Amino acid sequence: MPKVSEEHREAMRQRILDAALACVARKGFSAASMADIVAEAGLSAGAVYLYYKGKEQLTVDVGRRVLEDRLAILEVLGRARPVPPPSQVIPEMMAGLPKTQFFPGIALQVWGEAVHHDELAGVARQIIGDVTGHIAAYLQKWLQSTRGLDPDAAAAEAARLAPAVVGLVQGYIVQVAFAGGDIGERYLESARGVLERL
Amino acid sequence: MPKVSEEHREAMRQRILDAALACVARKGFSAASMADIVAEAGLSAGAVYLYYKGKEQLTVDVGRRVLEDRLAILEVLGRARPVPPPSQVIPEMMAGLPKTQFFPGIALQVWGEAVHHDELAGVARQIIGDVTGHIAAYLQKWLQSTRGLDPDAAAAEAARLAPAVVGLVQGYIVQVAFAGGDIGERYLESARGVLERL
DNA sequence: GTCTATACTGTGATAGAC
DNA sequence: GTCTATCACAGTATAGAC
Repeated sequence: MPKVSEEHREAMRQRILDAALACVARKGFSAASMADIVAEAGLSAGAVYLYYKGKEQLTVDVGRRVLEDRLAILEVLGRARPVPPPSQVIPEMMAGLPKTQFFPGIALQVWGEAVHHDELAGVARQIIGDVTGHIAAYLQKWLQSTRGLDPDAAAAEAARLAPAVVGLVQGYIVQVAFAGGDIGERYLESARGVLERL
Repeated sequence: MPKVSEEHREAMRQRILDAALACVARKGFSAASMADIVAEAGLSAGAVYLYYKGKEQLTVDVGRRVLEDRLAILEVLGRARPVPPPSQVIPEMMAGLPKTQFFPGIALQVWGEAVHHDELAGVARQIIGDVTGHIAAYLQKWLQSTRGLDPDAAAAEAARLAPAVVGLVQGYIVQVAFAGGDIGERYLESARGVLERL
């Protein structure tokens, strides 16, 4: 088994994917041409096709990566003891979002693309489900520790609240993408206001 | 002044815009070709250019219309007396959204397009601001009537809470677009859970 | 004055010759 | 691995039919 070749292959795919991500972030999915990507990657036209079958595959991988990156910030949840309240941990999580590459404009673009792209839509559905599940798990812990609910009751209440909490995060993404700048802090403060009553 | 011509002109623009909306909803902004739109409208290529200067102008108009349609549902707010609580009126408003044409997938696509389209981004910003303002005005009324806050205090609190409430609605749009079906009711119930503590 | 049919021009993705 | 030709198709303009 040709080891070098395999590593090289993976490295090249990464490099191409990075380039594609940058181009899409700058110009959008359809306006980003293979020529742009190729130039950004510092390769020549034909080379790309050795590693990616075509633009379609590249599109899906870019979308998948953007969406999956969102999962990374979920680590914040449930780390600290005692379990911190949602009004602290959720805004913290949102504040961490824009730090990741090219966020949040690109996430909106991926959503838009996914609407008419079945494979991406599947990925989006799955990620949203994952995020909701993680948030629900955190909420359950919090409800148990601060309200003394028994596990079942806490789980039920957590499952009820989780989708809206995720929605709050999605709203943040939308608003930051357009209003930018000062809205970020205003929104976080607003989210705190809503969450601290939970 | 040729009256017929003017009416005709407006009717044709509507017809073309409807066709474009349908095509965009089906295939997305970039995949919807002028040929598609022309066919959907039952016209021939050249005719369109008598009414729309080009695809760019059509794109902007489609986006503007989709986003402006969102304003219509704000009527629910402030209709009833006594002022109903957010946990009732906000979900009611969200439930009304999917009834409007092609919603919500197309809204997501417009957002995605607007990210790299300055004029559309401006429209999006403005609509979000409008919606936030209306929600804040409603919240102020509600806070005054149920908490006996003085107008200034109520206005401040309303302004603080409004962005997150709008975010809740945007989250609904995202989740319904992908998960579809049953998520709608679950989300509304979830939003009620969050809002009823306000 | 409106619309149809069709032709023009640029650009993009891709494949195949170096 | 690169460079360049090909081929399809998009947006647009125009020439004439009703």
